[in-house]
Amino acid sequence: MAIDISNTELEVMQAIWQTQPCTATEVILYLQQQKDWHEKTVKTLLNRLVSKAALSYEMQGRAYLYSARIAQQDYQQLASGSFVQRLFAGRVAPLVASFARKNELSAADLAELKQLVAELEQQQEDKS
Amino acid sequence: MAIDISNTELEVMQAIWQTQPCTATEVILYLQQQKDWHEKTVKTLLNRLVSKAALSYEMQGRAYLYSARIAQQDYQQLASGSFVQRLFAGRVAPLVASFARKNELSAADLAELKQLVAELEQQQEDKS
DNA sequence: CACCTAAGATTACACTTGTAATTCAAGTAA
DNA sequence: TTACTTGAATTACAAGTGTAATCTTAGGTG
Repeated sequence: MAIDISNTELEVMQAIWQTQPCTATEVILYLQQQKDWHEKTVKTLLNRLVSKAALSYEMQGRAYLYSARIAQQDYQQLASGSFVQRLFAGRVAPLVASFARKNELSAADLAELKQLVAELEQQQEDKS
Repeated sequence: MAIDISNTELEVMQAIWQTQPCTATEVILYLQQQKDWHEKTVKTLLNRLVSKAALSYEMQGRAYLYSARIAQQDYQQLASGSFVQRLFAGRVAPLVASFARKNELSAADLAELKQLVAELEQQQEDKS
C-alpha cells in the first residue's frame, strides 16, 4: 500500500478523521474514551504519522493543529483493496460470505448491501 | 485476532492451505512460482508459524509434513471480522462500496454478490 | 524575574517482522 | 569410514511497532 499505517496508528487516524483539524490534546481526549493509552503514547503516534506524511499540521498558538493528508475514503479503498487481494485473491464476494457466516449481518446491513448491489447493477447497465 | 499472522507468513499459509499436507521443500517450490524468496526465508516463516501454532507437522522420513492448524475459512472469518471492525466500524456494506469505487467489481463479482444477497435474504426469511 | 507547566522533540526498549546466514545432525555416495 | 548433501535448528540483524519516559523550551504565575 502507498502509506503504511500500523494498527495503533490507524486508531489515531480514525480520531483525526472524526475531529480534524484538531490539537494533540483533543486527539488524546477523544481516544481516552475508547482506549487506555498514555498521553505520551498518543503523541508518539502523532509524530510517526507526521513522519509518514499521513498527517500535516499548522501552528495554532504554541500547539499544533493536525489534519489528515489522506482522506479516510482513499485510505479505506487502498486498505480494502490490498486486504481483499491478500485474503480472498481479490474477490470481494467471498469476503462478504465469510463475514456473513460469522458475524451475522444485521438486516440493516443486508438491506444496505442489496441496495448497493442494485445501484452497481444499474451503473453497469448504463455503461452498456 | 486469535492468531496473529503477519503478511509474509500469510503467503506461506496460503501455500499450505493449497497443498497441505506438504513438506518444506514443496512449500518452497510452490512459493517460488510467485515470490522471490530465499529458501531459508521460507523455512524461517514455517518455523515461526509452528511457534505461533498456526501449523503443525509430523515426521515423514527425515522431513516434516506440515499442515495448517487453522482452517482457511476460519482464518478468513477472523481476519475479515477484525478488518471490517477496524476500518469500517464493523459494517461490511461500506467496504463493498469502497471496493467497488476503486476496483471496479467485475460483472461476475457483482452477479456473485447479488446471488449471495439473495441467499442471505432467504435465510432471514426462514428465520422469521 | 524565577519557576512551574504544558507543548513538542528526542530517546528508550523489548518484541515483531522481513530476510537470511550459519550450525548441527542424519542419511548418502565414494 | 569420510566427506557431501539436505533437513531442521539456531542465530543475525536492521526496521517497524507498541508503549512510554525524559529533555527542552516557550509562556503563564507569583
